[in-house]
This record gives sequence, C-alpha cells and structure tokens, in this order.
Amino acid sequence: MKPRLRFAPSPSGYLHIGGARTALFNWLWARSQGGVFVLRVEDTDQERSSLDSVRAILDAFRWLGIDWDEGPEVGGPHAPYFQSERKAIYREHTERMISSGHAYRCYCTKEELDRQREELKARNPKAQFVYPGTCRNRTDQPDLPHVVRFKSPREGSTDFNDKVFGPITTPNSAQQDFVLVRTDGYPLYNLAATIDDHLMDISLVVRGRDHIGNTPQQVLIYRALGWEAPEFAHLPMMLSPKGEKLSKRHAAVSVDEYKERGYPPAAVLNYIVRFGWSSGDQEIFGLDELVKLFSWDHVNKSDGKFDEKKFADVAFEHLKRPELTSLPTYAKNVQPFLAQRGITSTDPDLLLAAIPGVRERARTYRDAASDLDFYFREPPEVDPKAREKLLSKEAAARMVELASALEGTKPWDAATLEAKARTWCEAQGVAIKDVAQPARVALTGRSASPPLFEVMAVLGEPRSLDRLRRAPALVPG
RNA sequence: GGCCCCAUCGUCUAGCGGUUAGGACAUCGGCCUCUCACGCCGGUAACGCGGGUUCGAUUCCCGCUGGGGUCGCCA
Repeated sequence: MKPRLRFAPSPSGYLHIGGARTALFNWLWARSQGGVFVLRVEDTDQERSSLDSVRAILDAFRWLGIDWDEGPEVGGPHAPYFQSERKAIYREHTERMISSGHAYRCYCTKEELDRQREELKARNPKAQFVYPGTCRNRTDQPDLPHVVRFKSPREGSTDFNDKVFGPITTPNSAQQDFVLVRTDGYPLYNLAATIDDHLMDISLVVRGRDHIGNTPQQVLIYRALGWEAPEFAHLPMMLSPKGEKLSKRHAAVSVDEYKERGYPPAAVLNYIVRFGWSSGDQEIFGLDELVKLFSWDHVNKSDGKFDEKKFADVAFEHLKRPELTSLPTYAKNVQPFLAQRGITSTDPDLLLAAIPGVRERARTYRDAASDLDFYFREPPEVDPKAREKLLSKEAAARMVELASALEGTKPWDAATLEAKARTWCEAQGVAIKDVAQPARVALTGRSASPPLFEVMAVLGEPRSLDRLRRAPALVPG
C-alpha cells in the first residue's frame, strides 16, 4: 500500500519554519515510498484566513522545492481541498453523529459559559473549568443558535500507537464534551481534520507534538463515525533558543525570511530535517539524498532548540559545495540579489567565471552579491577606508608599472599572472604583499576579495589593466 | 493545577549492555597566506540525581528532579 500523507496549513499568515518541517517529514515519506502528498487548506476560521496567505504559503513551498500531488491549483480525486468548501460534508457527518447519539446540540451561549468560567476562577483560581454537560441529555431541539458537542466517554481510556512515541494512553476522565461545530455552522479543527483525513484516505498523519493531546479526541471521532483511524507520527518540537515555543520574538520563523536572507532552499530543508532526525554522523544532505535516507527509525522524541549559527553554517555549506549548488543554480539564485544592488544586466560568462572564487567565502546569496559587485561595475565602487589605508601615491604609481609589466601575458590565467608578478616584484625589490594590496584596491575597490590573480583572470586583460592604470586617480587627497 | 510527553558537550545529535562516549555548529589555540575567507591540525566541553536488574549500565525498570506540550465556539 502506497502511503498517503498530508500537510494541512491554516492560511493565517506566512509559512512558519515549524510548519515547513512538518510538511517536509510528510513529503519525504511520501516521496521515498512512492506515496502521495496532499496539501489541504484548513480555512474554517473565516476571521483569520485569507487568500493572500494561501498564496504566500504555496509560494514558500514552491521555493523550498516541496511539491504536492493533490491540493490547491492541482486539484485531485478528493477535491475540494479547501475546508471552507466542504461544509456540506461536515454537516452530513455531524448529523450522523447526532443521530447515533455520539454528539448533541448544546444551546449554552458562550457568554453563559464564560460567566461560569469566571465564577469558578473566582472561587478556586487553580480549578480547571470543564463543560458541565448542561445540554448533554437534552431531548428537545429548539430552533435556536447552538453548537454541537461530542459526547465523550467518562470511563476508560483512549489509546493510540504513535510511530515515534509508541503507545500513548489518555484517561477519558481527562476528556470533556468538546465542541465539534461552532454556532456559525463551521466545524472546528478536530472534526474537520478527522473527516477529511478519512475521506482523503490519509494513511499516516504526521504533525507536531503539540497535537498529541487532541489525537485522542480525533480517535474518539473516528470511532463514533465507525471509521478506522490512520496511523499517527508526532514530531518533537522545535523550540526557541531559550526553550520556549518558537515564535518571531526569538528568531526568524517565516520561511520567506530565509529566502530574503539569501539562504538556499535545500539548506533550509537540511537544517530543519535535522531536528529530530539523523543519519549517523552526516550533517549535510541534498534533497534527493534526504528522500533516499529518510526513515522513521531515526526520528527521535526529544525537543530541540533553534540555533541560528548552525543554520547559517548549513546554508554556507550548501553554497560552498558544487554538488549541492551547481554553478548555473548559483548564478540563477544570486541574480535577484545582484538586481537589488542595481546590477540588472550581467555578462553570464563573467558571472559564471566569478562564482567559484566567491562561493567559498560568501555565506549567503546576499553576501555573494555583495562580493560579486565589483565585477560588474566600471569603475568598481571604492571603499574609502581601503583606499585610505592601502593606496599611497607611490603604490598607485607602481600599479601603472605593474599594468605594463603584465600587459600581453599569455595565457592570461591566475598561475601565469602570479608567476610573472612575483618575478616582477623581486626585480623591483618590493614584497608581493606591498603590491598585492594596492592592486586589490585598484581592481576591486576593497581590502578583501578573492585571490588577486584569480580576480584578474576572471576580469580579463583589458579590464584588469584599465583598473590598474586608473589607480593614481583613486589616491586620497 | 489535571492529563500527556521528554532527558548525552552551550546547541543539533551518534550510541540501540562492555566505546579512550563519536560527529557537526559555536568557542579557544596553531598552521596555510597577496587580503578576507576556505582548508588543515589541536584544545576546552556531556551521559541530571537516587534506587534497582546484571558479571557489567549512558543504554533496561522504578522513583525523584528538571524541561516541554496541552487543557478555546484557534489550528
């Protein structure tokens, strides 16, 4: 049996990094097993849901490289995939539960209940309010606003076997008659998710550990409806560096933010998959590799804390390795960041030639764009501090001589240029260092850059000589 | 507070009864060097505590402690 997995975001904002991780585990298992990955939009809360959020979330998935077989835009045999369009389905099954005595209409108003809650709190601040069951055995059906509640068993326990955590038992005494359908007729999460997971034939529900507590409620609903529950796999949580629930107070939690920082998408996936999953000592994985290696055997149970530094390092690692970020991919992805700097038309050959020297020092695509900047401006922007410190009048004059010495070098490559420059320095009686640094300022406008002769090789002869010869014009004062 | 869950370096983790407890990030030294990096070499650093079980516990069991989640007409 090919597994059917799903991720069910509620479109009330951006794609959260924790949500991305949950989706990833679902996706990985579906892909590794030749199963199906479904995206379902849980937009039953009309107040908070928006189409903009749907779009933002889908875009984030596209950027990450997580595709879906059924869901928004692609449709599928279990459509519709927006819960707001499935109200009739929920109503039908709710009626069925009411008829069979598993659920009942409750006419207590929110105000009444809130008042009771307050009263209890006043009497005993530590006590937990539970719905007193006022309407539990009510037999009339007045035509008044009402919610629908589940008639929870009071005795016994509800168990399920979690793929990660093992058997979990919850006493039914901890359960109350939870609400299934709101006054406005919209189903609540537990009802809608249960019905959809069944109707969409989901075989394994993978979600965050924060959902472990409503799994028993869902199991109860499956039983009430006469259905067999799917398997469940709960994932340990990603917590803030302080160990609290991860929110934007502690870190960047929107996937978009990492895109804007210039992290490669595969690195984002790589970092978040390592929360709760490992494969021996390996730290860096490409997406294809992840699909091959993923298994539930190595998913662990303990929560993890988010670490920006490690994350940044994973991003860097992906950028450094050509087997993870190919040259064309690198060029394509750095382009938008160059554009942000006003560099909109780049000579593709120059870009491809320049990347190898930059990729081992740029930690993000954004940094890479900054490092690449000087290749595409004539003249390059000059850092005043670098000029001040490294470009004396004498040094600049020497640049002009250096240009002449290097003119006509064949082949114009880093090794030949370096050999020639070193010989020249020796003849002039100057240290290579005292030539290289001023030359760097003349060629790149900066005090730090890829190795000088590589820069010259990439830049080509005419541009390199031009820049060297313009050095005297850069001398401060 | 009730219920559920978790517990190896600061952080992510490997370990599935016998290991000098391994790797990665971070951190601290050093090397390389035309700058900045990359890279390389090395250091500091962990099995929460107490009972069992066992010839032997980081590993299995119990308790404690600590941490987290959840208790909505949110999802």
